[in-house]
Amino acid sequence: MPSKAAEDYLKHIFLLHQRAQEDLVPMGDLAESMGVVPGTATSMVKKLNAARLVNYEAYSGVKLTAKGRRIALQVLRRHRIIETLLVKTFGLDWSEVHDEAEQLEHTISDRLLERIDVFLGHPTTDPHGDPIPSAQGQLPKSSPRRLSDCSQGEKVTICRIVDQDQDFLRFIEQHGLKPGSQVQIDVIDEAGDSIRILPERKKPLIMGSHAARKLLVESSG
Amino acid sequence: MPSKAAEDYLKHIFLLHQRAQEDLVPMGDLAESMGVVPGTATSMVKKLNAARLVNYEAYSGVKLTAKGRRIALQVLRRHRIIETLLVKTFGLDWSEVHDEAEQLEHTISDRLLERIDVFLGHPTTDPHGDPIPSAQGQLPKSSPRRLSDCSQGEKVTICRIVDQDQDFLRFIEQHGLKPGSQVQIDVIDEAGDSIRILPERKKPLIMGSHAARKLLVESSG
DNA sequence: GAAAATATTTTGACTCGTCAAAATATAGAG
DNA sequence: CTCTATATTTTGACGAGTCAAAATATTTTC
Repeated sequence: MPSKAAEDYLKHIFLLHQRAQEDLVPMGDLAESMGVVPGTATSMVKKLNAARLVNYEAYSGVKLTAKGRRIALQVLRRHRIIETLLVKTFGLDWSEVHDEAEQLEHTISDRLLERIDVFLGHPTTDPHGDPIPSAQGQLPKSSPRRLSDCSQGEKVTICRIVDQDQDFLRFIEQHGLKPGSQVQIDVIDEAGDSIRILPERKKPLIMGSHAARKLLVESSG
Repeated sequence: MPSKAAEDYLKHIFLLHQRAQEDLVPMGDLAESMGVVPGTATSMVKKLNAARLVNYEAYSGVKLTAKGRRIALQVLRRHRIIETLLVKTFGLDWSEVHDEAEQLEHTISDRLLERIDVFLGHPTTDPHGDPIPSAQGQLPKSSPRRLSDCSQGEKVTICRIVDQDQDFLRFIEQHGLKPGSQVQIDVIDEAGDSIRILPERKKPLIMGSHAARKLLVESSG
């Protein structure tokens, strides 16, 4: 039974690995993601390594073992089901549920979680569009692209926001964007490092390419 | 901001005080209720005392300050609203939600709690029949008696089960009893220290007077 | 009212997760 | 290939909450 903190490290390692496509997650990235000082990450990872939840190579990085991955996916499942509950059932705003879910994901029992899952009708994605792993730890596959990789004129559907930063979420939301929103790529300004998009029935907006990397999209129709 | 543990101590002090009707709660009772060794309770209570959440007299006991009481009632509110949610909305059994709520009561934000309260339609009692303090910390008054204090032949309605012990709750439930159940006092056996009651449409059951003290009732009709 | 039983507090130690800062390893620039 | 910059690990410390066991206070019993 890993502690809450251990669960959290496993989850962060999983997500960083997924985002970066690198085999090993560097300690620095993990520490930053966890909001701790690097030394703290090292000492925790050494414990996880001793518990055979990760494979850790000093000075190169860390990756999950099969067992660690299983736990990470369970935590992710909790997190995303809880977020769905908070938004769908209790009407909280999808841009503000992350921190709450972060806490609850380590508190709710398996028994209750499955009841909530039933109550929600076995949702497959959370309010950010992120896929919910199954109870058996299967992660539905999808192949979205970054908004920043799209070409001018393309019409796409936003499917995920790959960032939990409050300010960014608020920015996105204030422009009426959410998973499912259709947008057209209006102008790509290479020199200005920005992209202009046209949401349906909303004002056009311009964002930097760095921000555009955080929006995952699929071709619409 | 008291820690989770501190909140828990305050809640236990409140409940013990309420049940025992004594001015001061003895350290031993508190330690037992919290499931810790007596020395642990002492050291925690000293911290609470320093934070002016309790008044602590060495070797005699502890009681809540106004501030401590306010927090205790908030925690109790959380606890009971959460229990109500788990039973009413997610269909968990009312005899098994206590431990889960015990965890969640320290995890859920005020914001979410109020949303849940609205979702549930501002309930005034939890599934055990315990009153839910208002958001302002007002505890609805009621004047129930103990089942053990009733007289033979009386017809009463169970309104509260004053005990969170798993086995006792299961025992009660297996006989089809819950808050709202009507029962008639069949036989009071002074010598045998037991009481025999007749639930509606159920088999009669016999319980010791000690158990009967844990059931609070009101005269029916 | 003294001795025995019980309750409470004190002391010292432990685990967990953390930080600050020193030590060390690796990567990059010239 | 060496020197500097950056990343990582080590070390020593801390606060929270706990326990075990010794010390002390209170209550009960005779």
